[in-house]
Amino acid sequence: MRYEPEHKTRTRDRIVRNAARKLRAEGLRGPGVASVMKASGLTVGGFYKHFRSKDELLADAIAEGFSESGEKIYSSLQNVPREHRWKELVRLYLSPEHCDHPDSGCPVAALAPEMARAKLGVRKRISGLIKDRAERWVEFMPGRTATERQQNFSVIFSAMAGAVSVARILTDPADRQKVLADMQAHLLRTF
Amino acid sequence: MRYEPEHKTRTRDRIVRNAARKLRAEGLRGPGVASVMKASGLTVGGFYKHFRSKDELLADAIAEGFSESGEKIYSSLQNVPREHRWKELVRLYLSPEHCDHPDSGCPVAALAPEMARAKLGVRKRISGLIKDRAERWVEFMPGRTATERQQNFSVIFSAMAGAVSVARILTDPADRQKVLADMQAHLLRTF
DNA sequence: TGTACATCAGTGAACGCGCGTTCACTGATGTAC
DNA sequence: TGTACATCAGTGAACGCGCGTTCACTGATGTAC
Repeated sequence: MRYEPEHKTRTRDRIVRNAARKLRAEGLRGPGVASVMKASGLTVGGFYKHFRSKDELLADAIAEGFSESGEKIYSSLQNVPREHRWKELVRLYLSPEHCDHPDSGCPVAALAPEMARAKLGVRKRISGLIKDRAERWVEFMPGRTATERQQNFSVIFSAMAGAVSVARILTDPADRQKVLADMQAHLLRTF
Repeated sequence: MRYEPEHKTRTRDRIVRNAARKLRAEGLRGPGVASVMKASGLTVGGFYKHFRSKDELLADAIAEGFSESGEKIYSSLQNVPREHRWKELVRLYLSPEHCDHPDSGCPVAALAPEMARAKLGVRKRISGLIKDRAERWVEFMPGRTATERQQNFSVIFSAMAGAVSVARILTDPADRQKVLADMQAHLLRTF
């Protein structure tokens, strides 16, 4: 079988997208190469035609997770007036929907401590992705100066990631909800 | 060899303490049974004389992590006047020392997303531990009413855990420091 | 008092299993002559 | 136009390895008679 010129790229993208979901659902050490390939309708053997190592997939899949979840939120904010965008961002990030679906949500909320333990190369790339996210979102953060907006992004982003991470541990749905609601109320009140 | 009556309990405790450290350093899936036993000066085979399964060790080690790190912070607050304790707590939790030493720090900051993915039994136990921690610390949280102090604990705790988790990902020490400092300034200012 | 046996924390080899990675192969299509 | 060969995404079996768990054994001490 010979394929169209873009065939290989599309297959690779499909593998990366499946890995991005599985990683956030099952953790950085969760899905094996075989399971990702199977989810993509392929068999293990073909993996190394697309990636040099599992680490290469990991890094690409994390990047994909950032861009997917970022795009999703970003597009939801398009209809919101600029000065209210950060509030809508807070509501979306701290929603029960986000909390209940880690596999399509923020990679930091789903993987932060595992990212911190990743190999230096992977970690450096993730650091870059977080900085990109910061640069992209500062513009509609609250604050009078650029420095203030940048600080507020740092605070709001890590506070939200923490709240979602903690909420996801709790087994009682009412407790989960409360952690999210308390953080939302706090952020909307203090900025 | 026959041992004193408390010998077995002491050995078990030693294994749990070593696991508690290794877990926070390497993740819930990090250290194997053999490595924990070796760190305790024992060999693999003896493990099941102390634990029914690795999950039992996991649950006990996480509980140990909570009590160790809780005790450490709690004792540091004894000399601080009651109304300033929450501020000192914030400074300690968001210190570079805590950020740089996950293995002796807060289990939530070190393991939150992995805890969320643990088996239901383990997760339930962790939920209980988080609630215990909340009950123990509300008393010196800021706030006029008990409800307010309880909400403030929820916000402050998850915000701090998020900041430390995010900071630990970043490779540039200056960036790490900034995330911690920004969160500290925010919390001390707004409560 | 002396001997035979029970106890039990700890040993170390072995088990089946899933992992990341390698490799000889397939088979449909493009290219050379 | 027809034949021989090259290409290359994908296959599936095999590799060595570390994992959690099991098990027959050890050996110092306590107990029974």
